[in-house]
Amino acid sequence: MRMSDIITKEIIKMLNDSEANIAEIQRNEFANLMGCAPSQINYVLSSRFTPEHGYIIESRRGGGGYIRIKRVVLSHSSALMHIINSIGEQIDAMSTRIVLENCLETGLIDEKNARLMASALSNSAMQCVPVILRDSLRASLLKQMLLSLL
Amino acid sequence: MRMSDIITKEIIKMLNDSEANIAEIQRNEFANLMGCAPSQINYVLSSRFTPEHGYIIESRRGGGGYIRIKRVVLSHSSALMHIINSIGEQIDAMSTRIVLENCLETGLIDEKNARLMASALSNSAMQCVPVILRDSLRASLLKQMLLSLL
DNA sequence: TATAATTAAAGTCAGAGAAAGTCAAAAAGA
DNA sequence: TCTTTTTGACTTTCTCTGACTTTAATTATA
Repeated sequence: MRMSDIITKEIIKMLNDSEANIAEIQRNEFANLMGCAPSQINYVLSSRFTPEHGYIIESRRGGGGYIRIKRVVLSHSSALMHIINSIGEQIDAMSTRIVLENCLETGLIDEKNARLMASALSNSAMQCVPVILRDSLRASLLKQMLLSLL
Repeated sequence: MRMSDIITKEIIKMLNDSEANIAEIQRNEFANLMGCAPSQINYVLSSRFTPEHGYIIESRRGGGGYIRIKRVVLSHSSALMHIINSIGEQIDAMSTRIVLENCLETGLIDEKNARLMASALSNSAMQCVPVILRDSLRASLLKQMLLSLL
């Protein structure tokens, strides 16, 4: 079995053992335990514990630093995933509004969140970005934000 | 736990115990109590009790000297406006994290919103935008989103 | 009393050390 | 071949300390 897979399994075991679906490690110590280079931990995290996979990573450098891996628990998420998957590489302002209204109606987000997201997705917030990039950016932002709700 | 975090907690405890949101210490005595070098107190104050974090520091040297830490309590919207105004034309990912953490600590946003905003402000959500534009975009998005909370 | 010396604080800063992040190149698999 | 994995050298961020500086109060002295 590959090192990456061993590390992945170990992290998932830690997550399963945790009440709160959180695994906290110290990179060097953990790498040592696993018998690999510290940077391989980064590789595993960035290839298998991404937001798309349903994980959130937090970390801190310096003395007493750490890496925290959170597993997102899916609940009303299949509807969200459906919406996320239906968003392509680009989306215009009009369609964005429809998506948000839809999420609002189905109770996936509340009004406050809708307003927050709409403000980030507005053309006025993207004024510094060339027009030609905006629909791609909007799609990316919208998907990332919806993912964070999972 | 890091020494800095222990000291931070102790100061916050003193602030909470105080009616007037003021904690007054004598540096050497306090450092001795905490078991650290006196200059570490300065480090903690300058890294975690800055005006950006919502604190004001006063001090006096010489015999009978002291350090006074005041916690500033602002109304919701004026605190938000203050933060929005403090954000320039550009902001990097690191400073963004501090702003969000600060908003979270002071109860201006909840964890869900913080995650939502963080996901939109992450470099990964901006991958389609040239690196050189990202800090401007981030500043613009952050300000728009905070404005939507007013 | 006015000034000088002493003592008692807090402030500054650079450097060492601890930890995570990045990236390109080599190695291994498919 | 082409993609994924693995590594290690280098970078960045954060923490902690100690030597030195500055300021204020107190005490001694002219």
